[in-house]
Amino acid sequence: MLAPVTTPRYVALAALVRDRIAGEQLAPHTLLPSERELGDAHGVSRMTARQALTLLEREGLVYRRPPRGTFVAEPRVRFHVGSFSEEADRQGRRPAARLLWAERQEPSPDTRRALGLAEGEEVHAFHRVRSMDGVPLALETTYFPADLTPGILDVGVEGSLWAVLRERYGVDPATSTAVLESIILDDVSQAHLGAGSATTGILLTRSTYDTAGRCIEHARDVYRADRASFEVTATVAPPD
Amino acid sequence: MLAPVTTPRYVALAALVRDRIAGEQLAPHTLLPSERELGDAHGVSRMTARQALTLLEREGLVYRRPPRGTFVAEPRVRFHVGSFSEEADRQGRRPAARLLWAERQEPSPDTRRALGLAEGEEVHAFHRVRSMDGVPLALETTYFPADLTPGILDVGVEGSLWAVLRERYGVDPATSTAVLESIILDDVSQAHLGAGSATTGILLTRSTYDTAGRCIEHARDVYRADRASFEVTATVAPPD
DNA sequence: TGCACCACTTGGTATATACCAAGTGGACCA
DNA sequence: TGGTCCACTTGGTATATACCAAGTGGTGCA
Repeated sequence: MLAPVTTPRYVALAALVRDRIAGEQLAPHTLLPSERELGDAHGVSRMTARQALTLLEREGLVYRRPPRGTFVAEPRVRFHVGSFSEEADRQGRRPAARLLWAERQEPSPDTRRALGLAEGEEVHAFHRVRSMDGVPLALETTYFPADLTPGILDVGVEGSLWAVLRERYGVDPATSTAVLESIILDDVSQAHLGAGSATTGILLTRSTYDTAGRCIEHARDVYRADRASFEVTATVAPPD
Repeated sequence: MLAPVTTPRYVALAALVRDRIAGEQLAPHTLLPSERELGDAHGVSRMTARQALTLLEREGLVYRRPPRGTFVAEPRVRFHVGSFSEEADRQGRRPAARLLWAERQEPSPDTRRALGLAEGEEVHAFHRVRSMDGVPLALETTYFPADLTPGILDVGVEGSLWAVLRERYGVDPATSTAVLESIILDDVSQAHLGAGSATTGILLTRSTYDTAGRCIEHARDVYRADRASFEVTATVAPPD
C-alpha cells in the first residue's frame, strides 16, 4: 500500500539496518550479514530481508557483490529531482523540516520571471532546513505565487509543501525542471547544515509546473554535496 | 545473476512490454494489464510479472496507482544529460575531444554489471578530454561492449561516439540514466582540465540503453564543477 | 611446498500461495 | 431516482521453497 497503517516489515528492517550502519559507524565496504542470516535474525523470510536490503541498495546505502555479499556503501543520499518529502517517503526515511522563516514578499526579478508573475504580484516564501532521519541535508527556499496560495503561511510546514498544494489548493505538480550546479557553501549555510568549512554544496534551482503548464513553485535548494547525489532518467532525443 | 547467460524472464517480459508501449504508441495514462493477467498471458508467475513492471517503473516508463492498476507514464520531455557532442550542438558550440587512450580491456565488476556482460566478455574503453569552444570541460571514460562494437578503436574519436554507434553499428541510444554527485578532483584530473588545486568536480555516472533495453554504453564523466551545470526535466509522479 | 579441485556460501531468479487495504462499479434498497 | 453498500479487482506485503552461477577457502593430492 502507498500509505500503510502499519509499517511494512521490510521498511522497519531497512530502518534498523540503516540505524545500525549509522550508529555503529560501520565503515564503507564493511560486509553486512547475508540475506539469509538477516532474515533469521529478525524472524522474517529471506525474501523480506532481501527486500529491505534492496531498499537500502536503491538509496545507495549498500551495494551487492555476488557471490560475496552485501556491503556498506560510501555515504550519500540519492535524490530524484522533485519533492524532498516524497523522495524521502519513497526511500522509507523520515523527512523533516525546520522553518527558519516564512513571509509574504516582493519577488526578485529571477523569481518573478520563473513564476511568470506580473509586476506587483507577490509571493509567499519559505526558508527551511530539510533533514532525513535527523540529519540535515538541504537548505530550501521555496516561492509560491501569493494569489495561488492564500493563507499558506499559516499552515504547518513540518512536512510536504506539495501535499499542502494538492490538498488545500487543488494544485497538482506535474513536471519539474531543475538546474544542478556545484557551489561553495557560505558560513550561514555551513552552520545550518552542520558542515565543516570549505564544504561544497549542490545548488538545485527548481521550477515546478502543473498539468496546465503553469509554474506553481520556484525553489532554490542547497544540498550538502558530500551527502547527496541525484539520479536522472531521461529519454534520448532522436538524432536530427 | 550478475552476468546471466540467459536473459532473465522478467527482463525479457519488461522489454516486451516496453516495446508494446512504444510500438502501439500507447498514450500516457493508458491502463496496462494487471500483474496477474500479465503473468498468465506470458506463462510466468505473478511475482515475475511484477518484477518486470517494477523494472519499467524504475525506468519511469510506467507508474502504479493501487488499487487501480499500472499505467503508462508521461514521456520525458527534454534531455540535457547525455551526449556531450549533441548537447554542444544543441547550444551551437564547438565540441571537441582529445583522445588520451583507447583500448580493449577486461571490464571492472561495476562496468560489467552496468553493461550486463558475462564473465570473460570484454569492453572497448575510451578516455578523452572534452572541450567546448576550446575550453576543457570534462574528462570522459566510456565503455562499450566489445562484441557490439568491433573495430571501434580504429575510428576517429574527435566527435560523437553516439554518432558512430548509430551510423556504424546501427545501435540507437534510447534512454539514459545518470547519477550526479560532487567530488574532489585528483591531481591528474586537475591537470587535464586546467583547473587549480582543490577544485571540485561533478561526477556523472551514466548508462545508456537502446530501444530493446540493452545497455550499450557505460560512462564516467568528470566535469569541472565551476564550468558545468546540468538541466533536468522530470515528470512528477501523479498524486496518490 | 604448491597447486588443483571441490564444498559451501552468496546474491539472483522464479514459483506458488496467502492475506491486506483501498478504489470501482454495479446491485439493491429506500 | 438517488444513494448506500458490498463484491471484486488491484497492487503491496510476506512466506516458503527451489535452483543457479560464481567467488572463497580449505582440503588433499602430487
